[in-house]
Order: sequence, then C-alpha cells, then structure tokens
Amino acid sequence: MEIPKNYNPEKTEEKIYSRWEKSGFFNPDTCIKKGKTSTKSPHFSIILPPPNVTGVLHTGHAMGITVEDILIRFYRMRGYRTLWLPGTDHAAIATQSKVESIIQKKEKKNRHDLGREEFLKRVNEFANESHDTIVSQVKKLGASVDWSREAYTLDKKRNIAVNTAFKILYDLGLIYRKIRIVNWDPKGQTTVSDDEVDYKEEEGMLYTFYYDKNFPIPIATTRPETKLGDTAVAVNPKDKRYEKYIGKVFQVNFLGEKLSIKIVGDEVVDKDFGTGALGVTPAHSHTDWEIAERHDLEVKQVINEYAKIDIPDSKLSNMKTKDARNFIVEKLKEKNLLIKEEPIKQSVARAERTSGVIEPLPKLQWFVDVNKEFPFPHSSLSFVEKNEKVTLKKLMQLAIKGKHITITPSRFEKTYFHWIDNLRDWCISRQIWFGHRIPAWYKNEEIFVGENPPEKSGWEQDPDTLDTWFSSALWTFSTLGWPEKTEDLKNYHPTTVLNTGYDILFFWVARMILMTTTVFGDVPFKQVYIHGLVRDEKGRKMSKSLGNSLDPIEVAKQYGTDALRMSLIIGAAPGNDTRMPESKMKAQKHFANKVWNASRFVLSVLPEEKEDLGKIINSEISLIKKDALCVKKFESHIKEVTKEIESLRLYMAAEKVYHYFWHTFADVIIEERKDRIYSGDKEDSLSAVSTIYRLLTDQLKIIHPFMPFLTEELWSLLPSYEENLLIVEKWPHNQ
RNA sequence: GGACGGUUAGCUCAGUUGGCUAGAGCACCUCGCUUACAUCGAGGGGGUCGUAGGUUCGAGUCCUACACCGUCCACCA
Repeated sequence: MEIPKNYNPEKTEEKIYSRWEKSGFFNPDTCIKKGKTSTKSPHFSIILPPPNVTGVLHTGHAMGITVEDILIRFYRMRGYRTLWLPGTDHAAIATQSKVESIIQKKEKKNRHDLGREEFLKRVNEFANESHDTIVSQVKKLGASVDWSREAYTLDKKRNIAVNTAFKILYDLGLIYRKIRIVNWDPKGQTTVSDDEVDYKEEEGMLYTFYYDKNFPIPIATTRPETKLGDTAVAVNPKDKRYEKYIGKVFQVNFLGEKLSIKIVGDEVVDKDFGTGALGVTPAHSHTDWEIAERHDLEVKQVINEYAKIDIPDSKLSNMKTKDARNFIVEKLKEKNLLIKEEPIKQSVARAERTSGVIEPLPKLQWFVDVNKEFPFPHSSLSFVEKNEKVTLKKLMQLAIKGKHITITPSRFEKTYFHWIDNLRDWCISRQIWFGHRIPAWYKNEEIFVGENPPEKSGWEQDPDTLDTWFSSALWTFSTLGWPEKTEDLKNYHPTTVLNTGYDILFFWVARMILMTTTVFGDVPFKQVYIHGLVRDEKGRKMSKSLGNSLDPIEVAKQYGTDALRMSLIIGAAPGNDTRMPESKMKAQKHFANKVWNASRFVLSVLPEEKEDLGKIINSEISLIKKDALCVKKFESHIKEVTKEIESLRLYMAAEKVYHYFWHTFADVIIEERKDRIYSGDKEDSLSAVSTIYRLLTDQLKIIHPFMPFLTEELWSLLPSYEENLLIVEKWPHNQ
C-alpha cells in the first residue's frame, strides 16, 4: 500500500467529514441504535452558541467550536449519550443595521422606503445566505454537531417558545410596560439595553453658569442644551452653602425659556464636583431620572427621537443638539451668565451596533423587572422551593452561589455578581422590524398578551420587536422543543457545558440563567467554560476596522483544520486571551505531518504474515519486560490526558498529547526499537512492533478530539479497519 | 472610583494544592539528506521568573506594598 510521504489536509478533510455525516454518529439516536452508547448512559450535551447571521465566522467562533468539539468527541468516545446541537442567531439589530447599510449604499433607500414587508424579505434573504456560509464553515472546522436538530432563533418553533416565555413572565408580573427613561439610539431609531451601550472617553467641555441673574446657585454641565429640560437643582443635603434653599421653587427665565426649578437635597450629589449643584434634567439623564423619581419631580422632554430640540413655540425647536449647545453657550456669554468653561474628560455613550450617540429619553417600553418579588412557580429547582418568594436577581445569584452552575475559571464569578448588583430593569422592546414581534395587543386602553388577539376585532399588535437576547436566553430549552414536553428535553437538559467568550457573559450567560430558571424551572447548564479572545500577533483585538482579523477558514486551508484547532487550544488557558502567530500554526502543521509519518513507519514494519499480524492487531503478543513497562508508562500518560480534559484544561491535554507523541513516542520509543525490529530475532521483533502499534492506535484515539481529520484518516489506513470509524472508538482505558 | 488579569529565555506562552538543577514552541548556533518524516534528526547557547519587603527548612508558586500594560463595571452632572 502506497501512503504519501506528507499529510495532505486538503485532500482529506472533506472526504472524512462526509464519511462522518453518512455514518450518522453526530446524532446520539444513531449512536444508541448502533450500540455505541445506550439510553442508560449519562448524557453530555452542549448547545452551540449560535453564530449571528451577519456574515461569516471569525476566529472567536473557531475557538469556541474547537473547544466544544474536543469535549463532544471526548465524551462520545467515552460512551456518553452525546448531543451537540447547532443553530444560528438572527441577531436582530446587528443584522438589520447591516442590511440597512447595504441597501443604503446600493440603492440609496432606507427601510421606510421599502416598507416593512419588503424590507423583512430582504433581511431574510441576507440571513439565509449568511446561514449557508456559516454552516459550511462550521463543517470545515470539523464540528461533530447533530445537523438533524439544527435550530434558528427566529424560526417557527422558537417563536412559539418566545411568545410562551413572554406570557409566562407577563403573568408573573415580571414584564411590564411603562414610560421610563431608556437608551435611545437616534441613528438606529430604536432603544437599546444598558449592555448594548459602549462608553468611550472623549474630550468635553464643562460649562458653569447661572440660568438667570435672579437664580442664586450656579450649576455645571457638559450638555447645556439639555438644561432646557431642567425641573430641579439638586444639592447635597449636607452642603452648608445651599442648605437654606432646599425645598424652595424658583421661576427662572433661561434665555427666554420659562423654567420652574425646585431645589432638592440628594445624597448622590458630590459637593466637590463643579459647583456642588446639579441641574436636574429628568428626561435626558439616567441619574437625573432617578433623582426625579425620589423627589417626585416633573419630567420635561426637550429632545426628540432625532436628537433635535423639541419645544413648542421656541426658537430653538428643530435645532440639532450640537447646534443648540453652541447657541446656548453664545447666549450665556452675551448675557454674562457663563462663569467658567473648562475642558473635561467625559465618557460618551454609543450604541454598540450603530455607534450612534445615545440620547437618554423617556419612552413607553416593555421591561423585565429584575427586582420584583414573585412566588417561584416550579418545584423542579433544587435551590428554590415552589412558591418561595424570589426575584430574578436573586435567582441569578443563587444558581452560582450554590455551585449549581460552576464557572471556569472561577474568577469570573466575581464579575458576574458585580454585574447583577448593578443591574437595572432590562428594556426588551426594540423599534426595529427584524425580530420576534412582541406578543402584545392593544385596543383602546386594554392590553392583551398572547400569540393571537382575542377573537373580537379591533386589536392592534405592538409594532415593536424583542431584544435579540430575549430569544437567545431561551436557547438551551427552546432548541430541545420547549414548550412541548419532548424526549429531548428529558434526555439532554440541563446541558452539561456552555462554552463562550467572556465578552458575552452578561449578554447571554446571565440572561440564560434568569430565563431558564424562571420560565423552565431548571438551570440551563452545569458548567460554564469561558475561553479567551483570540488576538493578533501584536496582542490587539481582532476587528474588521483594524484589518487584522484572521479568517479561520483561510488558515484552515493553508495549514489544515487540525493544525488550526491545535493552535487555538495550545497556550490558551480558560479565560486568558491568546495570540495566533504564523509560527504557531506552522508548528502544528508540522506536528500533523509528524503523526502522519510515524504512523506510516509503524504500518511499514507490520509483519505480512497473517497470523502474526492478527496477533498484533488484537494485542495478543506477549510482550517482553521492557515493552510491557513501556506500555504501562504510556497508560499513565493516557490517564493524565483524560484527567486534563475532564478538568477542562484542554490546553494542557493538547500540549501533553503533542509532546508525548513527538518526543517520547517518535524520538525515543520508536527509535529505540528500530534495531530490534530489523534484528531477525522474531520474538523480540514482534514484541517491539506490537508495542509501537499499540501505542500508535491508542494515541490516534486520544489525539482524535484535537485533530479529528488526520487521526480518522490514519485510522482508516490500519489493517484492522473495517468501516469502524475512530469517532466512535472506545476511549482507551476508560473507567 | 471599584474589580479582575498580565508582567518567566530574542518572540509567544506553560509552570494545577510551595520542593525545579525554571520548561515548551518558534527564532538562533554547530553537525547530519541515516531506508517514517529536511514539514526531519543529534547537540548547543540563552532567564538574578516586574520592583521592594515578608512568611517558610525551602517561593516563579503564599502574604503586603508599589510600578507598568491590558480588560470589565460604575460614573461627576
């Protein structure tokens, strides 16, 4: 048999993947049917974090997929009932704004020009294309996901799940509709949640001024234009300078606009910042909104959804905020009301998807109440009893505190708790079209929540859609068929491991815990494995704008998928960022070739004589002492690797597997036996060959999760091969 | 302002509960195309483990402070 001198991933990978697909072993049902596992075996399940249908996969996805595939293949070989369920995420705002900008560029039209129906058609076309690309990329990476169970966050079944979950939360009183201050993105023309806002330090100007000559307290602000909406001035109650004014109301004339300003005392005001007096603009600042709630102040909106001044009968009306600011500053100067102008660093809030500057506005929206106490509706959760009073925040805390879910590495637990402590109600309604339409109907003053309106006519559905994370939060159980009571839910939920980058710990992990415990009555997963971000050679975050992003598919083509996978894993401790220099991928490509050639050598020294060959294949040769010892030492290597994977130290396992194969097996064990193999002493020779054959085959098994293509291909070259795929071989020395 | 992470060979990083004469890959130097592999083999140089203290028989590993780099959260109007 002629085996080429070098390993050729390009010729191998596609062939091997379709062999796996045909075998059906990605699907646990097939594994059960074919006796590779049984209904009594413990389950091991992972839900693939669904990639956004906004384009293509990046290295971060490749990292996640590699981690998950290693675990899945490992546990599958160990005889677990193993399910890895794939899917994609509609990613509401991200996808819609992407398609909007494409259409804008190509056709100079916006979504309103097209209309809701036509626009959604376009977005769906784009999403479909993107989906197909993603699927082929996931396959290229070698992911052994069960395609027969594939899901989409915006498909019919998931829509039912979303509507059901919404109703459950609404009935529990955890979802409410109210006018509250929200993060408004004037560019995307929608609200966004607190977590979708990015803050960036920018140079600003702090202006100190008086509203008018008769007002006793100077105030400081970076946004003079919002001061048109002031209804109070807040001072620290302990501030001797202003004590005497607290409770008084002043009628002021602020550059021609009439304001009624009440002086209130509030602890949040810092005596030492600015003048120690804060002009309260309830409608256009989160902090001020909260002050207003505490003191029952009037809310006066002066900026509209287009970030323009909106005051009836005012000369400022329809002015952009920036222009209004300049205008006001000029006027203050003219009237001698401006005391000071000083440059200051301030953090500017921008929407993460559109980078529009966030304008806080009061709006009628849907929210999830994270602090409201409610009787817990399930009896299935080990750490909360049925009807026990809890809050969503508390549920999220208890799950981690009680170790019902563990996070690896554990230091992220602190970050998680800190986030919960600062969590405010979650605004879930979006004014975009692409997404799950809110299952709420209105008629006059009435609200009805449900998938369909009550029979009587005249009900109008809410035009808004839900935050994309609402549907993602249901992902572990919606993918398994909920709200139907399916076998899959019984068999594979809670999922075993959730793998993700730390950048979406809050967006996703926390909300899954919130949603799954409350709506489904279970934890979504047992363990969270947090991987680091992949950076470029210089340690920079990979991004499109920097042009330094690495296309994992290109890398896979150049070095082979197996080499890419090894490069992603080695040196990447959980939660730590990792770099991907060329040299690393090259080294792993060489390793693949090393495995290839060592295997080639072992195969070349196998005896031609059938009986001897049979004995070697079945490990029936009695080994001489030296060889037996060698095998024994090797077994402890297997144990080590097994333990590392079980403990989620994949980087360690990968390194050990690499090092042992090359520097112990190839450099020492094989080399030491060459003379014996060619010596002519048959017994000695057979013992030597049998040893290296055994070590090779077992090593193909333990390397398989890391380098599945290479090892599966080599496996098929073994004399014992009779269509018995490596993917379902028994893990060696499995306890 | 709060929290977290990093600081170990030229580069990228390991070093799990303190015992290591401090490791790997790449790079570098010398030799070798030996019938698995030159995508290789044999050998070699190179580190006071960020700084300053402390605990200990013993510290890269634990404690305290500081410095620099990075990240997250909050936010001052």
